[in-house]
Order: sequence, then C-alpha cells, then structure tokens
Amino acid sequence: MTDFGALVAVRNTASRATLGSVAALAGVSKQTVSNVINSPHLVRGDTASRVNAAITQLRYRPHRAAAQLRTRRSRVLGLRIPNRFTDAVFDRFLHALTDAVGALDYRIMLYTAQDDKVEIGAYDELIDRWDVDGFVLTGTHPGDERTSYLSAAGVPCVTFGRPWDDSGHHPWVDVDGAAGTRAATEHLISRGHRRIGFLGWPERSGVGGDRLAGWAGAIAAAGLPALETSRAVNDAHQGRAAAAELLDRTQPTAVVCASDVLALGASAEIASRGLKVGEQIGVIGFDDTDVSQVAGLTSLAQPLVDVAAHCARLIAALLDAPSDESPEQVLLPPVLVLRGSSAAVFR
Amino acid sequence: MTDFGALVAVRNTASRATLGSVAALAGVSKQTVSNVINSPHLVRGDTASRVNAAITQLRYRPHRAAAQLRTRRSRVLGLRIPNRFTDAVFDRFLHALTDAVGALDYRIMLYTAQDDKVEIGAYDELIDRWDVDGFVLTGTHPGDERTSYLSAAGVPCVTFGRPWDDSGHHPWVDVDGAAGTRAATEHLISRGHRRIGFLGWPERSGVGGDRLAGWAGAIAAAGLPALETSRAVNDAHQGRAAAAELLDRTQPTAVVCASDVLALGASAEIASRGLKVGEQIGVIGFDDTDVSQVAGLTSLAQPLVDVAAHCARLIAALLDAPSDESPEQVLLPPVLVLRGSSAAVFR
DNA sequence: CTGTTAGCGCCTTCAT
DNA sequence: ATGAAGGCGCTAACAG
Repeated sequence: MTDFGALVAVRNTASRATLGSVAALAGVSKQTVSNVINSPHLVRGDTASRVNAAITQLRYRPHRAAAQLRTRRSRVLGLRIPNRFTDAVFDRFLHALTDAVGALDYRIMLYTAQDDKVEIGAYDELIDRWDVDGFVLTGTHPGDERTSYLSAAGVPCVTFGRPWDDSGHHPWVDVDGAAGTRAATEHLISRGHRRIGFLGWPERSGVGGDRLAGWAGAIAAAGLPALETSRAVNDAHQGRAAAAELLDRTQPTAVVCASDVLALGASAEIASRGLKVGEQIGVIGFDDTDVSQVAGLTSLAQPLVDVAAHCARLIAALLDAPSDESPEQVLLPPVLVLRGSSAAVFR
Repeated sequence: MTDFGALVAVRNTASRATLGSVAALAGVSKQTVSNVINSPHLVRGDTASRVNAAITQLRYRPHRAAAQLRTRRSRVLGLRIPNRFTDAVFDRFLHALTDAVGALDYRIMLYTAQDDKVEIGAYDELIDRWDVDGFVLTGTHPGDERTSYLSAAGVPCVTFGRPWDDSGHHPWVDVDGAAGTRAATEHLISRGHRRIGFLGWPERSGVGGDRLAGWAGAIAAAGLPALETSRAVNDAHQGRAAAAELLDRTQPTAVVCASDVLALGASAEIASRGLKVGEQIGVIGFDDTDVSQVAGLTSLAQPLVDVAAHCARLIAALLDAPSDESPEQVLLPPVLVLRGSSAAVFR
C-alpha cells in the first residue's frame, strides 16, 4: 500500500500533508480531494465538507511544484527590476503589483538585466527552467523588441507602458501623461497664469513626448502663447540650467515639468533669483515622488495601485484563456496633487 | 517504451528537451545525463563530452519543478517588499540582491505583508505551497519575532540588519551606522568644527540608536562639548522644526543627521535663516539617496552591493550545509560621500 | 563508471 | 459522484 505515509502524516505534524494523507483521513480517494479543491462542482456537499474538515485538520496545502509538473503552470510571473530606478515610481509599482498578483494567487519572481538584449537572452531560461508563466514588462520604449520575442515564444505578457510604435499585439496598461500635463496646465490657467512654459526631456517620442503633448494641447486650446520649451536629462542640475534658460528666453509665470527632479531643479533656479516658488512663479512636477513631497511641489500622481491591478487582471486572463481577440488596453489618468508650488492665484 | 517522446523532442524544437531526450541522443541513460549535470566527477570525460554535445544541441535545460519535487529544494528565496520604502535604500538593495543570488542560481520571490504578524502568518504558505527554500529578512528591530519563528520551523534565513536584542541565532549582515556617523563627525572635526549637533529619530534603540552612538563616541573621543540632540520622525517638515530647535538651543556649527530627509529639513531651516549650508553651517545626511544627490548633501553610502553579496553567500551556505556552528555575522562600514554641504573649512 | 528501478505530489483520463 | 491507473521530469538508491 503506497499511501502508508498518510498515516504518518496524520500524527506527525512536522511532515507535509499530501493529497493522499487528506484522502486517507477523509476516507475518500486522492482524486476526490483534488476535485474538492479544483472542481468543487463535481463533488457532493457532504463529501466535500468531510474532505474540507480533513484539509483544515491537517493544514493541507497543495504543493505547487507537483501541480506544476502536471499542469505546466507555475503561477509565477517574471519581472525585471531596472538597474536604476530612473522611473522613481517603480518601487511603489512593485509593491502594488506583488499585492495585486498575490490576490489572484500568482507570485512575482525577479530578474535583472543590463539592457533589453540581455533581458531577451534571459527569457529562455526563465521560461524553460524556472517555468515562468508570463511576464510583466515595464519601461516600454520605441523600438522595443521584447514583446514580439515573447509573442513569438508563445509566452503571455502585459506591459506597464504603451507600445510606442504599434508593433505590439499584447495587452497593456499605461498612465495618460498627456492628460496629466493637460490637467496641470489647465490648473495653472485657472489660477490666472497666461505664460506657461514646459521643461521636458530631450527625447521627443515615448513618455517625454506624451507629457509634452498634453501641455501643448492645453496651451493651444486656451489660445495662449506657445512658448518654446526647454529640455534636459532627468537631473536636478541640468534641470536647473535648462530652467534658467527657459526663464530668460520666455519669461513664463509658471512651468510645467516632465518630472519632479526637473521641477526641483527649476525651483532651485527660481529661488536663486530671489523669487518665491508658488508665489511669483508656479511649478508643477510629475510622479508625486518623495522629492516633491519634501519640496512642497504640486505634482501628478500615477495611480499605481490601479495600474498594478489591471496588469494582474490582464495577464491572469491571458493565462486562463489565451485568446486571439484584440488585447485590452487600459489608459489611466494621473491625479493632480496640489501643494504650495502652484498655490498662488496669479494676477 | 516510455521514452518515445525523446525522438519527437529531437526534431520538434517547440517541445521541451528532457533528460530522456538528451540521453537518447547521447546514447546513455537518463541517470548519466543527470550525473553530468549534478555530479560531473562521477562521469568519464568522453561520456561527459558526448552528453554535453547533446545538451547543447537540444538546448536542454533541467526543469526546476521536477528536480524540486525530488530534492525538496526550489532554489527560491522569499523576500518581503515593505509597504513604504522608509528605508529609502531598499530599492537598490533589491536590485543588488537579485543579482547576487542569481549568480548562485537562486531566485527572489516577493511577498507583501502589513506587519510582522501578517508576515509570520504568510510563512507557512510560502514554505509549504511555494516551497521557498529560505528567506532574506530586512528591517530587523528590537522585539523582532520573525527569525525565531523561522528557526523553529527549520527554515534558514539571513537578515539585512542585526538582531537588536540578541535573541537571534542566525547569520546577518548589517551596515555599521555608528562607524558612519563617527566618520562623519570626525570629518567635520577635521574641518575645524567644534560644536557639532546631532539630529536623530525618536527611537533610542536599533538603527537610530546606533547612528546616535557613533556621533556621541566621536564627540567624546575628541573632548568636544556634548550638545544635546534633537529628534524627529523621518519627515522633512518635522526635521526642519527639530533642526530649528537644535540650532536655537545649542548653536552648533555643524549637524550630523540620521537620514538624508532629516538633513534636507535641516538644510531648509538653515537656508531660511539666511545662512549657507556648507559654508556657515555644515550638514551631513545618511544613506546617499537621490535626495542628497539633488540637494548636494554630504552623506553616508551603504555598501549595498556588498551587503547583498554577503546575504546571498550566507543563505546559500546554510542551504548547502545546514550547520549548528555559530552563524557568521558581517558588519560593513558605510562610505562618506563628500558634497558641498560639508565643504567649508570652519574657522 | 553506468544503468535500472522507484517515487516525489499532483492531475488527466478513463472506468465504475 | 467517486475511484484507479498512469505519468509529468527528475534524482536517490542500488545493482552491475
């Protein structure tokens, strides 16, 4: 009798309860126990409750590795953790995502990679050896080849970030950067500002272009002067220099920035000119990081909990029922968080 | 013949290569292939190279779930991702740790928990169901019950952070906060400062107490006046208020702070008094976060790559050979990163 | 040094 | 509605 171990398990709490030990205790077959867990509709009520009692008593937990061997599903999702958190938002997303996938009984497994090429090279091992079910990709950018590789490999993925050159045929979730800078700009307009500048990143496509477009759209819609923009990489010093140039060239009364770091640089420049941020010159950042909280900057908060929940839902749906339908795409608006840097009513 | 599938695998690259398909191609048994991978010393050279050729040709990768079922080892380590990154340093640690354990062929699996109680409640499932081999714990604190729970469960762990009330009998890695604030204080002394204050956290034990002790020790060793300290929770506004109080009460010419956020608050207060940080009053922070980089604060950088490497090494050693010897404990000094806020030679 | 046998815990298939 | 048999891919134990 191969299930002799079951009797041991009943009394030896140190050893792991198995389907067999539960079955023995409940007086049913292993199969019935499995059905209670995975296909409850197949089991009569009284049998089920007997089995459930045994499960509780033995503190039985199905062992994923064994199930995985049969079903070829690990319920593990791969996530690359970026080298540098240029994102400034990744940490909060990571927490929200871990929670969100956990609620659907998935787990996040981390990996690192220097760049996309290395990441793509890492997929095969993650898939074959660690049996990752799918991937959550962040930091999409024009020319991104990761999704098409995974698609070719037949491994589901969802991206936090749009495919910037519609090559992708996968579900994605993103934050509407344009809507954010538009809201910021309209907020400043409602405060009476008429000369509103934009301090952005050098890149003209992707996230930076998106945030630029929202500002430009709001300015145009309000019939305000289209001041030229200024650009800098995401660094407070460079941001300050670019802000100086912007102030000199266009004399704005407010500046919408593509990031909190740039906004901080702009604030430093404004303060050094003896002007008060939020009183003489309005400043709005992006991402609502702790930098903005510390500096009292009005900023745009990405709804990361919602982003994570959608990511989890979409990848789980794909794993439950792979479909050829056009994948769902979710675009969420950021939330304007008001602080002192945009407080004053202008004029 | 059960290994018929092997022949399919040879030509069908879409299906996964298995031990059996490699064995068939190399003309040996499955066991020999397994030995080539796990116990190479048992296999003759020519056999091994034939097998390796087959492995390469088929792009064979051992399937972890199957090995796991046999060996009861998943090569997966659990890591809780904190609700709030109060740590400010956790993100970099996470990246370094993922790299470090990856080099030893381990993976990090994430989980979340509201507090320690919830975390402890989550261990059983992580261990039984997901078959996590061990844990890397962060954020140790006085009264921490997590390590003793895991110890009782027989699951190895290593902590980033000392056991603050020597209950623990586990390996740990930590950064020597006292050495850091001591170095900071000595640096200020060498710059000519004689009245050096300390701005810390309310907690008197654990990390905060450690950082306080380093400052106090350096002050005492130099025979300088032991100015009273000021305390605030880790928040720039509170830090600024506490700094104001400290400046008024003790008239320091420099302030060592328990964190960058507090240092930023102190800087704001100093600047608001028309004094220049780094010129009239020196300020030193802790953790070398982007806040300090942006604000030009001298700060203490934790050697996170080394911390992570030691954590990986220690937990891997424990898993390779559980030992009853006294566990290894590693204390690493932080590095003083000089910036403008401590630049001026005083007097 | 190499091969054979057996079974880790679970789920799919088929029989009852 | 329940049970029995078989096998997912791997490795421990033993035989040769």
